[in-house]
Amino acid sequence: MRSEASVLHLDLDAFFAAVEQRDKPSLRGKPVVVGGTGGRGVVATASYEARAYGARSAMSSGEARRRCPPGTAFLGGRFAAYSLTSRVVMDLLRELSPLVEQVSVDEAYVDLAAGGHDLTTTGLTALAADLKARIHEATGGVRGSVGIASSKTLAKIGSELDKPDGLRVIAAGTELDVLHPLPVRSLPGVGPATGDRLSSVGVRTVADLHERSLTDLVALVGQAHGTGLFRLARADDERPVVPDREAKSVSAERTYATDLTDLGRLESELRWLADRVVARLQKDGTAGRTVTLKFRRYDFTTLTRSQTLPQPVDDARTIAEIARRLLAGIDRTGGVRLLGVGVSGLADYVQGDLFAEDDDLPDVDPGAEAPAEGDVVPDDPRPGPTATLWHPGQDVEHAQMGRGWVWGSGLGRVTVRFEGPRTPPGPVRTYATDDPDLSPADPPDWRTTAERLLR
DNA sequence: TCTGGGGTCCTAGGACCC
DNA sequence: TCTGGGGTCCTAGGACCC
Repeated sequence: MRSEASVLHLDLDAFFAAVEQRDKPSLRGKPVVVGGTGGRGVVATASYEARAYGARSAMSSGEARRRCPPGTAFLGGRFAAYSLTSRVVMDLLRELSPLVEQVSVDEAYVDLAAGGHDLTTTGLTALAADLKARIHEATGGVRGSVGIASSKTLAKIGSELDKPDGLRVIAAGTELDVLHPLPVRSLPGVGPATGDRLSSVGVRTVADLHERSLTDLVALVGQAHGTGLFRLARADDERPVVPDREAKSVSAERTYATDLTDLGRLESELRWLADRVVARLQKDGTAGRTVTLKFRRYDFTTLTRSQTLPQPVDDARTIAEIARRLLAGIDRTGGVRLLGVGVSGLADYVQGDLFAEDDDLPDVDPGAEAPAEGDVVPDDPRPGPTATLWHPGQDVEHAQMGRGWVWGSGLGRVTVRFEGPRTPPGPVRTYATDDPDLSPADPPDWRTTAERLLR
């Protein structure tokens, strides 16, 4: 908690619906619901007109349809438009300070202390009012709510208090006056489960929370959450505004209109999901070591299975293959409602190998034992490649070619990692040697494929 | 018409190493 | 031999947020 109110939180009001109403004047003043429109759709954003009828985020679209009157617009969403509008707003925030932390398309924190502003309540109120007006102007009609306080949590709570089109400055020293009357459920991080636990011991407001000991809270909700709540009740929050947070995982998932049972179909869905993950991985120039399969049954029970590889991967074929193997270990009786594929442990390769001398590197052992199908060959001690081998009984071969190391099995697939002894390891990529785009060789020859890849 | 899709962080248990 | 304790990594699941 700072001695001045210098953290700003901005939350755009009913953002997706507001963009739709901006672009389609006929929707202005009318209930608009943006979200999944199919049988298993869910509401992403409801305009305030639709909220008046009880439509809410995360509600099933069917329920929203039942609640809203005829004439309500149900829209699927135009994410490119939202993203463009979001960028306009974020640029305005960066005019206030270099320290802008974007939390989502419609939400951000700004560290005003880094911007040289008048931090009196009068000055901050004027700043916020001006910001809101500029956002409305620059976006062509989208409005936002602003909270300014001495910490992120208080600023976020402040932006909620007067929504929509809100403006609240919580002066330093008055935090507890604002906080204590609020229901605990309004604290960020207190959801249904924590809310129920707190309620079961009579804690309903932040003032109630304030009376509990640290020991009690930790016993109730665990170490991290308990200490977090204890501090929150005292407005104790020192988290800095952090611009440019690196992503820690990338995933894609899909819920099917009807449950899937056919294994071939499931496998082709996994490839489609892996392609989507890889497109984003490659756009960000990153790769990850852990591949996770998410699996939701017909009855909504949800499982995850993951595998961590010795090296980062960013190639769709490899990721889909791992996901397929993970899927094979799951009982699919009754049908599959959702599949997801994710990659985490992004780009955290070991830097220690980077400066190894070539002469220190051991020789490749050409007589290596042939691994079983599906084995992942463990790290070579040199800053070299890792090979995933897909066919049993083949001799392992490996060679240094051009600027990368390649290992391969005699048939089927070749796995390559692009790097030199002093180049950071690139992602592992697996290619089919019988892919006509990659190798005209017949019979399939991984060396030929590898040479083409490394050229 | 029950329950999307993209994330983050935490917990707990087991393996493994020292 | 019955016996630890700490640290790290991995896996699975859950809570929460927008």
